[in-house]
Amino acid sequence: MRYWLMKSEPSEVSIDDLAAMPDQSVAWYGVRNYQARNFMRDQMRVGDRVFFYHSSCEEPGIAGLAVVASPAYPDETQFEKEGKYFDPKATRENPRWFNVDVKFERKTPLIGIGELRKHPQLEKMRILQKGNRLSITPVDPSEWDYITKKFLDRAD
DNA sequence: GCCAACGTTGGC
DNA sequence: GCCAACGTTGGC
Repeated sequence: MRYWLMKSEPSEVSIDDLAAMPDQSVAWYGVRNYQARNFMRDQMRVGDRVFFYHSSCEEPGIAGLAVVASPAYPDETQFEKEGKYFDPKATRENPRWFNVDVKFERKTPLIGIGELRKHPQLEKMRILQKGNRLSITPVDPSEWDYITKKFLDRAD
């Protein structure tokens, strides 16, 4: 099992939005970066654990826990001609973009990026590196353990 | 709103 | 295949 951090803009889909979804689950549509796509398509497995991260907002940080709930399948939004995620080069026969489903587990107290930065144990996290823009990043098991124990007051 | 970092595009 | 130009991301 692997651990991941997935960024979402709360104005698009917040942790509360996820919790309110039917089945508390949502397709992680709209990823248009090859590295992030490859993580979903090639490495994610059902049951992998996810930090749900709020980005581009007033309080960026980890807002909840989630779980990978499906294998990767073609991202429907690449075929929606009027949508902002439309990709004219993608076809049903040869889709370019993939997504998994992500399912809500629990909210967490918001763990802000500033708080994460205070901990030398976490300094290697991709999310904290200068210039990092990747919306999906692997999380080291030791980092997952540290964060869940330190901030969530129990092993998760 | 600023701007550094980074990915993509396209002319050559 | 190089690389300048451009667009986007995302914290501040």
